[in-house]
Amino acid sequence: MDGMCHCENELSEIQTERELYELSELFKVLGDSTRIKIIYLLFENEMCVCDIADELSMTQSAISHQLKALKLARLVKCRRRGKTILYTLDDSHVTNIFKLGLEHVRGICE
Amino acid sequence: MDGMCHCENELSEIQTERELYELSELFKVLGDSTRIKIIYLLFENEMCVCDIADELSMTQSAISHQLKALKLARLVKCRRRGKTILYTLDDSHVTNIFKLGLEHVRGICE
DNA sequence: TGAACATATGAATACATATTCATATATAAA
DNA sequence: TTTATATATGAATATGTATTCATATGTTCA
Repeated sequence: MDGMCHCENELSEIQTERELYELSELFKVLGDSTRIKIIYLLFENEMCVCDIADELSMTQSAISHQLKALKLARLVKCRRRGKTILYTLDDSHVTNIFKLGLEHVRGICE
Repeated sequence: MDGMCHCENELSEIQTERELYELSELFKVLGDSTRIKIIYLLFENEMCVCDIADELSMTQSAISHQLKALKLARLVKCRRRGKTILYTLDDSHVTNIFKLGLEHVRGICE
């Protein structure tokens, strides 16, 4: 064992329609440019809502709504520090899915 | 070299906003339960439009529209055989992204 | 307690999109 | 060529959703 994740999900193991539905819901959350930008920002830093809003030149409310969607999908998590709430990525899947998506978009590794 | 893909996409390499936008567009295409079901069917077989429609109990037109979206995103490709047109998955990224998404949905490998 | 600041949230609106319907295109067989 | 079959497609509709606006909640500090 080397500490890395070695889950082997065979696609044949998929049983339920529900599982496919939840998969599509996950990608739906990733399928918005504002949320993708937020995730990208969080790769680099733990950030509070207003800093994300500033960085993306969007309102605090819009960002807060999107963070809620990301949190519901367990893509980000948050902790309070005083008045501000700091957001980070939730787990490593986010990074890996993001990277694989990039490979596809860039059309490399065919 | 062992024939596997070893692309190392460092996230810091992302330069353009355009790249992030295209990434979100990719996930948007994956973020629909009909299209996810189509992709799932294509893991197992090369299939024609009407068979996919039958399998999902949907109209030929609806499936054709969704296949067009999948094709535009280079997630599926097709070839003609007589009157029918057979669809398959385009590249291996689809499988890997799908698997990683499943891991996340299942909440394992944390 | 009250003021200031940070974030969350419900409702409304504006925009995007999945499906349907009708029809066009393309191939094969008679 | 005509008919039958398979797929694609444009327009319309119905549904979903991102953002905005107004406001509520929660925290800190005076």
